[in-house]
Amino acid sequence: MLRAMARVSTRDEILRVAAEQFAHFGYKGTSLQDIAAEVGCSKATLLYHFAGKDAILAELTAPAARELADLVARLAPLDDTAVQAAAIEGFVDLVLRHRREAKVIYGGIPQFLQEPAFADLLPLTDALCAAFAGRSTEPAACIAAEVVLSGIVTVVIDEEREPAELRAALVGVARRALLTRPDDKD
Amino acid sequence: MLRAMARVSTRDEILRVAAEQFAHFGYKGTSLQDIAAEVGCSKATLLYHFAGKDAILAELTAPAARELADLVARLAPLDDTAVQAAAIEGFVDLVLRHRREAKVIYGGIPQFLQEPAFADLLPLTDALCAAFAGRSTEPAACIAAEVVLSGIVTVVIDEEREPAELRAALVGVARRALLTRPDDKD
DNA sequence: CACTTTCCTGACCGATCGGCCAGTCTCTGA
DNA sequence: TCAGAGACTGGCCGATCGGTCAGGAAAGTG
Repeated sequence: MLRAMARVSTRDEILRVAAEQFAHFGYKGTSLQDIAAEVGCSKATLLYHFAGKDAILAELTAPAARELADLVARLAPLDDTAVQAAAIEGFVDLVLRHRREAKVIYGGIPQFLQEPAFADLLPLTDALCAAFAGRSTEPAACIAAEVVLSGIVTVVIDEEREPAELRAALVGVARRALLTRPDDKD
Repeated sequence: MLRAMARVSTRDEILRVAAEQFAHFGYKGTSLQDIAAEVGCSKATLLYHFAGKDAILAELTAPAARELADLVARLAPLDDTAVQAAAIEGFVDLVLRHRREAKVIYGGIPQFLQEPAFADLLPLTDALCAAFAGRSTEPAACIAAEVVLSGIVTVVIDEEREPAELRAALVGVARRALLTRPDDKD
């Protein structure tokens, strides 16, 4: 589709298109032929630049996964009251920065867990979920955290509103949903 | 896996197993062989009972889709203030009744939309989303509704807590998240 | 000019996909 | 007893999957 205009490399184009397709149709639902057709190159070209389909996925999700690990690490030293607000804003920003990748990662977790490349992703989302819950172990708080976490990721992919508005709305709904003390004020 | 014990018919077993697999690995990620192996029958048996893989999916999701249509119809005559609470409780109950099917339907919407069997599903979820938002057209309210809607469906599939506790937690987080007036009290 | 490297491709491979069909069971009613 | 119906299966089909390979076009480099 896109002629190589000497600006964007074919490799980057493959990653961009693959992110779109994976987010839209799922990892299994996207074939190498589909990606190649959209990029405008041969299927063999994909496998020249990448070791395989899973390598595309791995390289695609690496930056977002790294930022997620950074966020979780940054959240760790905070106390139980401050961690929730920091987690919300940090995660919303992270997801807005990597809309497609987030959808791919979160939507495919049950299947990707078996692969060692994504084995370290589950404890990260667990830690983030705990931060959302304010480190509470109450079932209600945990469930609320899971709802917000998955809801944000699922919604953000096909929202075409401007990021600022989207960010404000997401942070708002997350704050409200995770409010365990009814007497807190903004 | 399950010998036909004259109690459950092979046909029902196929539907049950297919629901599990589709919810876990996705529609594309589940092959007829996978389902047949788990059921303990031949792949040809699946195609004896059903016209094709898509027919299994259609029959699988039909009851939940019908109940969703019923819920939306029941919500229609309510006024803007009552519709939100009714939508929350009605949808949580619906999803708890059809955990796997809900995940299959909601998770596969972008891909299923092209098929006519699921074409009438999008307006239903849109209507439900509007009900969640209290029929408000404000972006923040719409986004919050989407987050709650998708979050509930995504979470409920792999939660093994007892339904009563889960229901209370889900209704609670939904109420909080969709609260547009900050001075409302429970 | 020749030589190397980079980028890319068509042709091909084995495996698996969804689906089809002829035929084999078992059970039932006349 | 036997004909028919329902349930089920092995074997096969064409298409598509992810992946391999030998080689060509283009661009430096000496």
